Amino acid sequence: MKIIFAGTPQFAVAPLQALINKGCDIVAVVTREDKPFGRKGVLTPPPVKVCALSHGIPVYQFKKIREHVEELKALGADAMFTCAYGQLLTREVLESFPLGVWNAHASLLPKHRGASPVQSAILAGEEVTGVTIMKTELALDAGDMLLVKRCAISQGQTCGELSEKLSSLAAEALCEAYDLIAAGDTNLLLQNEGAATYCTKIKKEDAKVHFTAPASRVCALINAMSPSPAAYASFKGGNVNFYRAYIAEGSGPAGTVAEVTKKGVKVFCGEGAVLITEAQFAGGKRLSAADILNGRKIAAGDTFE
RNA sequence: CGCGGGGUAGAGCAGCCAGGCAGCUCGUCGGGCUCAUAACCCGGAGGUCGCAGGUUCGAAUCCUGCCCCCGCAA
Repeated sequence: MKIIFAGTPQFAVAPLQALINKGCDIVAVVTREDKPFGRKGVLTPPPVKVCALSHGIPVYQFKKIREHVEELKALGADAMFTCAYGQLLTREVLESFPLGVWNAHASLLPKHRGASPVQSAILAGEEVTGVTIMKTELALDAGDMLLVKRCAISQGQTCGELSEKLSSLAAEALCEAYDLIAAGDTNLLLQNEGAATYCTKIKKEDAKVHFTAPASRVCALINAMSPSPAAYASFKGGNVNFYRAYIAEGSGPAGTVAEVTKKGVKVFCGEGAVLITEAQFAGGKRLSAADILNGRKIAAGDTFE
């Protein structure tokens, strides 16, 4: 079975690598265009492109994939596998492959359909999430499901860490899916439309911490936004980014620092408190709780807004 | 030339504005106390103050150029 792999960010690299290692016949990789990145605006290729090129696989970077249907068809693939590709597909694209288009989505569908499923699952306070392989339909992440792999979300686990885990799960899942599809053994399960939830792309503004919210919510926000775009709060005229938090005991005025120890910075919330264990000040590097304590960056009684 | 913060002992920082002995917390090493400890007490080691030049009797500090790191914005 010949396939095309479409994906863009780091999350899609492990899946691509796994399919390559498995010996799948990948005739082409489709990914987004290089984008300027960082302070200097250096044009940077997507991680998937780098991986594909290092294995000598032809790479296509369509500005709009729907305008390149003929090129896709000409590649002669039986199916297309997508994983965090970043563009919506049209009917013409879906109909370009005899065995269809299959997507790996980082949630337990029908929950958390959309652009930021991993963040969304942590934000929602889920204890379990996973990866779903589904046949792509025109509606967003609504296709019938081929297989699911689950994974627990632990206390204090950040989006970055969870993404890594889900990325390797997606790799396993796509490999299994490859075999099933090649064998024509595709028993699909319909999604329960009534239970569907959606998430949108995350903006920096969404990552602002409001300590007046309950501790569980503050904690989920901090971990969900870590490492990017990073939850933040205003502090002494500047902003501070937070990268990891746990629920803590205690109550007091929301936004006020209860204590600073080598274990973390304890901040009161609207309800309960959170223990923040990693933070970064504007212009500085990311610091552990012990370093924050040593440098006396934050003291008991300080307030965040 | 998008805006801004920063580079001082292994780590995190203060000192710079207003030039005059290199300082704080942690770690580390040695000793002591303790049933015991991430606790406490005593002592020690560890610095081209990012690089280069300039001003000065004297520069971490003031001036000029360069390198590197980071936050925001894209």
